Amino acid sequence: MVAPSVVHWFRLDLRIHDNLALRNAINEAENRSHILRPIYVIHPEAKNRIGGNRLRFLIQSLNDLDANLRKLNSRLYILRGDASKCLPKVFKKWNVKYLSLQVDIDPEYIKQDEVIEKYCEENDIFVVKRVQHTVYDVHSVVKKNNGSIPLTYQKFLSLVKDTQVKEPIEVTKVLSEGCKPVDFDCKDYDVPTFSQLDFDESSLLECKYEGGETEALKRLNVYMAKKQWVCAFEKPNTSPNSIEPSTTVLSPYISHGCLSAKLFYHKLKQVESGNRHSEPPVSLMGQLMWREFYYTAGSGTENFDKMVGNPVCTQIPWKKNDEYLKAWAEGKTGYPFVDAIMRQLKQEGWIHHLARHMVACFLTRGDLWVSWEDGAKVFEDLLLDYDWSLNAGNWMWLSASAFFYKYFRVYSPVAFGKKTDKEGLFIRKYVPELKKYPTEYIYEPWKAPKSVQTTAGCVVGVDYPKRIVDHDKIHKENMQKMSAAYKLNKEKKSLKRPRPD
DNA sequence: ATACACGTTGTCGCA
DNA sequence: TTGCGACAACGTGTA
Repeated sequence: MVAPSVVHWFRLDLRIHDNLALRNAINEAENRSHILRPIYVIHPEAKNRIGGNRLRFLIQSLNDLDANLRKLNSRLYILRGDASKCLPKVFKKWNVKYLSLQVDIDPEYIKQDEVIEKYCEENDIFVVKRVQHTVYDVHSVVKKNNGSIPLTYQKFLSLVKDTQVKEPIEVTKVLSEGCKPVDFDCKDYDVPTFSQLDFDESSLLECKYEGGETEALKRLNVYMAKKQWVCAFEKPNTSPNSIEPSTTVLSPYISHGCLSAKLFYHKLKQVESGNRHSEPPVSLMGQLMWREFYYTAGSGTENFDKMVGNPVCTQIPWKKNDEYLKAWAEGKTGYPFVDAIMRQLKQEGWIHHLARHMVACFLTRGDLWVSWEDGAKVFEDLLLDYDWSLNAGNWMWLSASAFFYKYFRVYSPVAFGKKTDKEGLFIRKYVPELKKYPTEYIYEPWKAPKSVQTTAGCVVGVDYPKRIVDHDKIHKENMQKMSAAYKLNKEKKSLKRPRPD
């Protein structure tokens, strides 16, 4: 008979600190002298399901997690396969009695959880789930709002105003030898290398943001030490096109769970305490609350990542256009600011929030009239900080499909970037073919006389694409389409909910 | 009951 | 240079 085991299943909680579910598993193993197996399941198709930069970030995070677990006399056991199929097998093989995991709300995880929990119930495995990916228990926020999701940020804030946020916990206990299995040193469970995943690492550029808890805490501490900067932080006043990020870039660490949102919350409270500071929605705390807002909305809404069947999403007749979508995704729209942002995204896996506004508006209601769902899929592939709720929620916001309705506020691909980068340095970096353009034409190269284009070594239509649409004209037409869609939507709503007499 | 103010982050033209 | 209103708006809280 194999000795009984306790499993902690890591998913979007790739950290030791403030990981209650992990601590529960450790305590259970210690108290009952069971074997402890912290696991992570990699799908064999991982490299086809997530973009290269994010795969690299994930592998780095797993390696760091393994190293941190080893400091506690444990390790990470990597399993390969489809979780709902491979977990029952290893649970049997390892004689698992106890499973701990974090509550995740991405439907992919929810679906897996149902299968696993059913198996556990039938096989007498005790399951412990902990809310620790968000500051608040988003399900109880919805309950507090009588079962419906808050549709405005202010409403959300009022719902959580009086909720106490528990202090983050530390996990420092070093495990007894008795909790290690005989196959502790088995290489089969090691974090895979890129080649083991059939992934060609040389296709990636230099790594700008290294994954892992260690790096996350380092970055958190660097920014929290700048007290004045934190207290003065106002998101709308940060630049989307600075050469180095004007914001913290903690998002990839929070989305992978390398950094606890709750720890970030308490660190911010500490820094703000006793000082005059900015407030939500624009403050750093406000940014964290936006995440909570979208998590709440995502957890309480059916088909949140789709337009059809999504009760909060205005139905808009977007047009399928793979040519437009491809040009946008590859940074070949002929609008240098848009292209620079999309190329930065592809190369580095992170772009500023306002840059996301610019390109999301451009793809959808602003210029190309392509569905936000198509854009969201591209972001899912390319963003290091991809997060199911935030991605869908922000795309709906920018396409004026939900939460935001002032669709006549259209970002200009020419004017918007100039506010914070007159010289176009950002464009020159990420669209190097335009590097030598005079400042006068850097945002609008098609306006440059032929002789100027030739001198700059980049002829529009030859060395750099002609602009895909005429923004000045098309955005007006699109506004009319938005207006028509809103009108239809309103009519449908009044039909569904007739006034009671 | 109904009206009204207000909301993270637009742009342009005009005074 | 800066400030303001117009431009195709909806959900929510308050009066």
